[in-house]
Amino acid sequence: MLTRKVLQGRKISPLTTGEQALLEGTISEVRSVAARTVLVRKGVELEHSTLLLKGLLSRHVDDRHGQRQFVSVHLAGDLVDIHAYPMKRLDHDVAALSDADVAIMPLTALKAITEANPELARKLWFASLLDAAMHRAWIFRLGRLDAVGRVCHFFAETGARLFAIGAAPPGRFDLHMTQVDVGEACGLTGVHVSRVLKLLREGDICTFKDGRVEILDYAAMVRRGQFDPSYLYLEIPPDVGVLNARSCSSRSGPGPP
Amino acid sequence: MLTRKVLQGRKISPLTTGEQALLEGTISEVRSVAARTVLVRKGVELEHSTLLLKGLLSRHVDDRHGQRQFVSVHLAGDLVDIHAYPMKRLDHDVAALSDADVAIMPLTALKAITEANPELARKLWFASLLDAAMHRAWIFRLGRLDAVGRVCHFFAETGARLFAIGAAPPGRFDLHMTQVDVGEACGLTGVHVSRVLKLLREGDICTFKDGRVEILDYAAMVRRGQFDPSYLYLEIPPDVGVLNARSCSSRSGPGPP
DNA sequence: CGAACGTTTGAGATGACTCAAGCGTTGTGG
DNA sequence: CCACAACGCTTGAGTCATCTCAAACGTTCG
Repeated sequence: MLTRKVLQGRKISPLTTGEQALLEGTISEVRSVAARTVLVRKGVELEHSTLLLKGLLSRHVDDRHGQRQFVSVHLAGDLVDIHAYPMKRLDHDVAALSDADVAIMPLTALKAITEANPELARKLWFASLLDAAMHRAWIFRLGRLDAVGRVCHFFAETGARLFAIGAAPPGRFDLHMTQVDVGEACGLTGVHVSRVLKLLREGDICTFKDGRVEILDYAAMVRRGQFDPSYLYLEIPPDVGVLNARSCSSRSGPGPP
Repeated sequence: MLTRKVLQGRKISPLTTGEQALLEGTISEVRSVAARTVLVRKGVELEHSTLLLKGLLSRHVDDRHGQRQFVSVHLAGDLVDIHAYPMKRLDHDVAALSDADVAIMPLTALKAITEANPELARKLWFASLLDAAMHRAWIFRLGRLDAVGRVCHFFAETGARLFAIGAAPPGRFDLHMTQVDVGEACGLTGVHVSRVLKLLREGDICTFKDGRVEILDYAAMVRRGQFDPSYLYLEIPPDVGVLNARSCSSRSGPGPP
């Protein structure tokens, strides 16, 4: 069932099997894309939305000098650009971070099933609101956390999401990103990400090697990144208690300190 | 007509008068609130959404030390927390920046009219997606612009939105915020905002005094803030040409430079 | 008149950036 | 099969943007 992971693990509105079938019925094509492929370019008119089946996708905006800022990272089960349906054009690019499988859902088909089924429409709306909630968490991350806090917050969020869809145990997950990618998510240079990771390694908080994150001290990571997962609406948030706790000085201040 | 400004000036989906009437019919109460009042507190279960009729509202998250990060600023005509309808709880606070009038829309009434009217539901969804698009612009602002760029981007965005709802001519608008508030929107300290405003003043780009923004050189402001209004889906974007252009060095780099 | 508030300015500290060099792995073509 | 290019990561040295702390000023308001 290709739509199995849609909204999986979230507190509200799991899709019924009927709704999954409806959504799955809109899929016109399943496509495999190679890492670093651009799937959607900003401003181009779209005729379909995308459901990510496998792999890692990013959404990012480019600044005038070609530097990228990620505005989100998508995992299996994410309706990557469901907002293409009401919006028609995206204000950002979508690209594959790893090799990925995506399902194509024509907007006409989406229109048909949502008009016939207000409850499903409400759930898709909900999914897009989860996206907005994550955006707000990213704003907080960039506006109020220092470099170490940003990386902790990003890893904690991503780990919790992977856990929710059953793609990883708590405290360990694959993230096929380079340090430069992490920098583009956290508003940092690749060089500085390297230094941050060194600090996290030496503080026995977490490691990041070959795209694999190992969280050694989840409590410290949560505190350092001021991570409060309530915005993810998870059914079962990963428990702080499952990993050994250890205190860690907190750090934050006005402005990206 | 209390709902007159909802989605006003946007490229897609103006509300029909019938839809305006439907939406207006959900309003159970109009309330005046004083500046600095908190309207909604994070995590509290809600039974209604809010439509802002007059004034300025902020949504913000607090960090552990009580410092605030704005995640958005709302103007007249904004459905401030329409996502309360599918989401039930907010992940942030809502507060009045100025004296304001708000209309209360019970979720039960919203549920009734959206279930009976898929097209209206789609437009409310669209409104929430505009919010998400602004969130992405804020992520870009915080992640990729320096202090001057952030303030320029924030002023340019807010000016364009006020222009869209007919609340201000291009290049001049009231913004009842203090410098500290601007800092909380832009991830800066109040002290540094003061210095940034001095630079903008001395560069003849814009002034900000007693909550009034005067844009002297819109082209410079747009360039400095790398502001591209397409994400706002405005029917008529404020024209760069209406104000005298002047070149201005651009500034951006990886990380919040 | 004094308190509160928002703003301005200065001086010094510091976090993150830039530039640069070097290292290890991987992949590729001669 | 080796050599070399490409890539990602690490580390160092020096710079710069923004922060913190502090003091002072003007307005507003009680």
